[in-house]
Amino acid sequence: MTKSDGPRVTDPAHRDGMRAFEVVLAWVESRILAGELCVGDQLPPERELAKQLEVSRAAVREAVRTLQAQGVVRSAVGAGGTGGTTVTAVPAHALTRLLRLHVALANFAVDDVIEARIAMERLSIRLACRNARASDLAEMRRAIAVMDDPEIDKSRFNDADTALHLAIAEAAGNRLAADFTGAIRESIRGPLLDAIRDVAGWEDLIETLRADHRRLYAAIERRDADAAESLVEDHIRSAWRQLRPGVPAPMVASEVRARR
Amino acid sequence: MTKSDGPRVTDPAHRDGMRAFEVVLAWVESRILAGELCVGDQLPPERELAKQLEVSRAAVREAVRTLQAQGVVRSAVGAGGTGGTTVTAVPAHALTRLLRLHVALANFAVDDVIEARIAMERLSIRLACRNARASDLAEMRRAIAVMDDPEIDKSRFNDADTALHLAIAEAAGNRLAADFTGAIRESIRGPLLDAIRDVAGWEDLIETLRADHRRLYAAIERRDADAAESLVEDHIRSAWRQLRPGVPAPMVASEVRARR
DNA sequence: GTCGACCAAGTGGTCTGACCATTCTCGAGT
DNA sequence: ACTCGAGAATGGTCAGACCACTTGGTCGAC
Repeated sequence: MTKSDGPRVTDPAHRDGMRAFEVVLAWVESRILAGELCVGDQLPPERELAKQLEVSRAAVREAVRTLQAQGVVRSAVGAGGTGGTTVTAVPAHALTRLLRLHVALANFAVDDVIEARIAMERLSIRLACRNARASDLAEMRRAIAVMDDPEIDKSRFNDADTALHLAIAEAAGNRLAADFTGAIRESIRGPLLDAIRDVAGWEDLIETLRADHRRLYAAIERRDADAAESLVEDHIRSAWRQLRPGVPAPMVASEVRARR
Repeated sequence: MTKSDGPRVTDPAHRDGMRAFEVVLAWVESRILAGELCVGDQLPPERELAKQLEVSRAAVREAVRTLQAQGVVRSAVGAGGTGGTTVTAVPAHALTRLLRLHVALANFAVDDVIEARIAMERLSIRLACRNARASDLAEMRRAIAVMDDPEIDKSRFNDADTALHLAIAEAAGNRLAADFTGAIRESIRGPLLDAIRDVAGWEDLIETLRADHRRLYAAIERRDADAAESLVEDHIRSAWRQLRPGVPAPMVASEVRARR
């Protein structure tokens, strides 16, 4: 073992136990928290950032991947303004992937996710009653019309159902609520489709859902937030109960707060 | 949005326009979604996975970083059972980082976050009324006792406040609601501390908060879900209104903002 | 002068091969 | 039977090279 006499001092100074990619991560995040990096700004080129922070380019890339997974940056090849790594703000995709994986890992129980979904959609629909504009209402009608197709298959019905609930969330004007609603919906898409495929009495269920949606839309159109809030909770809860007959939806099933 | 986001025509054909690290990502995620990879399982060693998927080890590492950012895996050096990359399920940290960064980027307006927080904590406290055990109640009392210290400073008071709300969320028994509540709370920690520092009439405010917390705890202890739900909404809303006197904090304040 | 083809530069994307640091395993020596 | 050290396995890091893509300019043909 000829311990070749390389200088190789390894300069452990600034990295207080931090891994190399964490140094880069800290650099970027501190600038974002401080407001020095805003949406639309560009990060330095990877080679330059590596030199500046005294880490390898691979470490920079690992940090960029982390930020990308959080929906904070976007990378594009090429020279000029379009190329490079830019700060963005697209948390919806990141949230969706995160929730979906953790639902699949059974870390989040589907019933718990449903409860959170109800809480979030009650907020969304209340806000939608206040804020929905004509174009938002049109979007909801479009989704409802798709579901009214008598020939529609289960998968397309579910997609249109998602589109309706998403349109409501968008109409609310609360980005966090909307993104979270979308992420929740996508995260349980697999289990939901499984349940729909196996459910007995699909024809009855689909008619119930159509009626629910019509009532939901009517409440929003007449800006009746209390009714809409109550309707959306009952809608989600009863649909899920029918889809999972073995699991009698927990929590406040007893209370029938029929406020109108 | 071009449809060919990652061209790669010249390589060994298997990757259908996918970047190398995406191949690894897809390999892992599909196995998780299929239930073949569960919490506690180990990924193959990086070198082996790279050979198996015909990508470089660097590509494998970038994918692992992505999964790590989502709280899906954990890496440890060393040989034997403890070393290697294991599937975990720690979404709280990932959720927190994600929310905090996007709040800092002004992608999620603080007022919107507060609304989502109210919706989530109403759910949590309702569940806590049903599920809280003696140890959970003790944890809440502990946080309240810390806040009762007449000498307490603002920062420590805020931390204890967070601990109380977190204890409630934990007592609910809904992991998603608890993790999301914690992430929300952490994401607005900075703005909150700023507001607390600048607020006029801190002595009055802190007494109001203490009284709120006592009422909150009493409602949980007597399992009065309806009262608790109402109290927690009023508590959060009134506190935030006092901290941001300029913003009347109605249901929604999410207006389109043109940044730069 | 105008337009198109081409080339140079700069960017992220990928690969190779090496070495380092940490941790476990197991066998030699006591 | 016990202890300790060498080796192996693993993630962490690095340097350097090349590829693919995009932009922006230059230069020639018309």
